[in-house]
Amino acid sequence: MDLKSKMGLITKGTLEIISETELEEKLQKEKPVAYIGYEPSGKIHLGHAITVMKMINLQKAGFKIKILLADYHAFLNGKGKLEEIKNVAEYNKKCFQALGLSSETEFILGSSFQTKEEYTTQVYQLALLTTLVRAKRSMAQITRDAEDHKVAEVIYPLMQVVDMVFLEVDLAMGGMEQRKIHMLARENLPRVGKSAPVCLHTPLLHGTDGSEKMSSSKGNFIAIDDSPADIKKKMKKTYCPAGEVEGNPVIEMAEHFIFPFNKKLIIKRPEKFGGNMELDYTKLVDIYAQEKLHPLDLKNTVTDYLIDFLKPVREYMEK
RNA sequence: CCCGCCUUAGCUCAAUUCGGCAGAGCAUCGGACUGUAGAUCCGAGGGUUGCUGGUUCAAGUCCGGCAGGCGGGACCA
Repeated sequence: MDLKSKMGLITKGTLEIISETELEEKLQKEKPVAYIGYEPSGKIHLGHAITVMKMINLQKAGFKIKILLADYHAFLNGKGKLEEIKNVAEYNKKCFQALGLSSETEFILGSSFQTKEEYTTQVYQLALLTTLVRAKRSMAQITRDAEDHKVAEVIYPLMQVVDMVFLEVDLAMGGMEQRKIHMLARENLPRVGKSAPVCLHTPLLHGTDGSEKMSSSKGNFIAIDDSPADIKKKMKKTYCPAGEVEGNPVIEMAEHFIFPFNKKLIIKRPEKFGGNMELDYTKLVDIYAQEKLHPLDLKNTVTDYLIDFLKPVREYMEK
């Protein structure tokens, strides 16, 4: 694969890359490393899936993929007992594999290295040059609790920065909520004599309730191993205002989970409402904004595609 | 370590001076209305009142102990 098509594969569907020229340099390396960290979570949902699919593309573009199962981070974020979190991490690993990451993907449990002396020393070094305000600000979209702040909250981003050093990362990936921590890494790693990774951010998927972010704690998600019946039920309840494209979760689902695999979306619609249609993405957005496509027809169609898209995942999980 | 205040539904808070069946708003769920959802209207579920011991016919309410939160004080060679 040449550089240009690699860049195309990586750029598609990402909101920002910091920076593209640095990324091109990294692509010259033999086997550059891309990493993403996930706090183990009771359910892996479509929001996670967007980033996993991006990782698969990076894999195709020649990156070695490291997935951090960030058990200590989840622990520091008040998600429960460490032992329980580790169990969830095992389940999550299977979910990520089910989404299609190749067998070369490396899964690393945070606690397997995050208590080493060299690690801790680096966390302390960063602690010395990071202000409280900056550390807290970087956690604004990540922390579980908006009040009742614990010291854990400011340790979290520092550890994440040191993770990049220990995992020898060339590229750090995440949703846009990771941006501030990533910028902290880019600013501070050079100050302790380490090189900072390229940062790549994907858009956040809105929740089924229309809120800013799909997240397991808010119950506004569709899990990758939900049954077809559950998917239908959840899609029925999903926020979907007519004519509104911006922040519309159903449109976003089509964008991220249908169009990357299908040139055209086939809308099945009763004759009395105008009959079937074939649309590409720009056409869909256009026609929906003009209210020439009813939300229910869109929903029904996207639901069917989604069930189909998640079928292999479901089957893998049942094994 | 000491002192004071606080802890009631998932969340924010009520609960007559002085003990008498624990309520509301938001959220959730369900119906109505829309060819979806939302909004709106109607309805429902939801509680070991932080834990524990006591006083009393009767304790969210009074007394003791413990835990957690908040604020202050003290310590600072």
